[in-house]
Amino acid sequence: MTGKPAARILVVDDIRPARQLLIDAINAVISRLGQAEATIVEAASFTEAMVLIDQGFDFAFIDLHLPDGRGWDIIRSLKKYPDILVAAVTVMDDRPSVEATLAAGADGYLIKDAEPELLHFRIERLMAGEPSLSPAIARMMLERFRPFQHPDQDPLTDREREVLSLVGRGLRAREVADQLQISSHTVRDHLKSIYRKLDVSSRAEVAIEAQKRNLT
Amino acid sequence: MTGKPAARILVVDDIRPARQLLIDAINAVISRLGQAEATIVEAASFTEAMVLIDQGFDFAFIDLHLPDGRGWDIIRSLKKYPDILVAAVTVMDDRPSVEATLAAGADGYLIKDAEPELLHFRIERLMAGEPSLSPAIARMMLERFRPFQHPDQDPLTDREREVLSLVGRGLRAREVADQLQISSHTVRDHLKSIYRKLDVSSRAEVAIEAQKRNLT
DNA sequence: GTCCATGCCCCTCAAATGGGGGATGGCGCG
DNA sequence: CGCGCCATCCCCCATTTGAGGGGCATGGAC
Repeated sequence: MTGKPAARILVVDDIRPARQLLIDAINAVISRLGQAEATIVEAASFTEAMVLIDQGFDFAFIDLHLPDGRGWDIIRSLKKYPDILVAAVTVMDDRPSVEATLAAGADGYLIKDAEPELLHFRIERLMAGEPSLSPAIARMMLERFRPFQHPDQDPLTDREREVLSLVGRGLRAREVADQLQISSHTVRDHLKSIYRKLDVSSRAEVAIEAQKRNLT
Repeated sequence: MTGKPAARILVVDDIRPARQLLIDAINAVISRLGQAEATIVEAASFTEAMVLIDQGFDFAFIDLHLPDGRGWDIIRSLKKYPDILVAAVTVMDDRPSVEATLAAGADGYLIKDAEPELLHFRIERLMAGEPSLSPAIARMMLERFRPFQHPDQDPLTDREREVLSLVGRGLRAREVADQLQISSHTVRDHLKSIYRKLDVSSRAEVAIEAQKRNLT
């Protein structure tokens, strides 16, 4: 049965067997979903991929580690078409790689798992139109939403955190003072402690720290 | 077969049928996973839930909209035990609710779907130990990682964006001037334009805007 | 051509800020 | 009981910043 028109799918990986593995997985998912035949286009390098950008793909699976370029640059280029769903496929799970990839607009981040079933599952979710992150990556994302919390090692006092939060919203000393019902001198004293403890020396840097700690 | 020891599960919802629906769904998942019997504890209000916090639960499903309190405060309290997995269960999908819930430490955000299968599925993922977000919520999260991009409607000039980026890193006027090889006066002129266009009036606010735009 | 936005430069002035100092109470801990 | 930490308040001073003013060259839009 043909549920949908044939999908155009781009697969980028410089390692031939890895590429084949991905393609097999995609085909398995397609047959499981009972979709029409899909057109799978392969690219074995960054440059090969970049010339294919404008071919009107519906899905793309991009290996991040390519010898001649960075996978997330491909993702960014592909995502100028908003309707395409793009997933990174990689062994890398370090935070910088993940953040760069998601910033590039990826809809999925698939860890190359030992068990193909897990990969199949994630591919299936993506092709069903859902964002699809491997659990470890999803956990990493969730952390970004949680307020910074290492009370054990956080040198700031409660009051200082309070001040940090307000200054981090863009309030000036006077306004913070009004908000907390204390003197503006005191606010600036707390600020001084914060500067010293966080090793910064300007409002802008404080605002950045506040963001990092999700003290919005 | 008993895969694991009996799990302790907390279910909070003020509407009786909704609670029952959730419990049925959880039971369905448990039997599907072939786990041991689970102990499900119900709470019909915020206050009821709060007295149960320390009972050593393994999972919790919390309705966000309670007459006598906010669900995410329950979540925050529960998450002082790091091993518990907590999901919000709600019809609300507005950004503030989502952000507050994730900031409180939720591991899941389940939209009360019309189709029970979808809810079952999300519950199953959570009980398998994975973060579990309804697709619409996951999409919302992903957006937060993408750089601000409305170049068409972004009033800032290239130069201003450049200045915004550097000031957003915490540099002061003089340092930005050195970096860009222009006068510090000029930097402050650009800053003035930025203030006007973005409707802000301090370094801290500029830093915040820079973060929003991911001009890191 | 005029007009206007942009990028660049300069000046001034009041307010805010960053970096010192010192001082008072309260609170916990050895 | 001191001692340290915290929170609060105060003063001083150099620098930075926010907010005005004015000018000039360029390059595209009209």
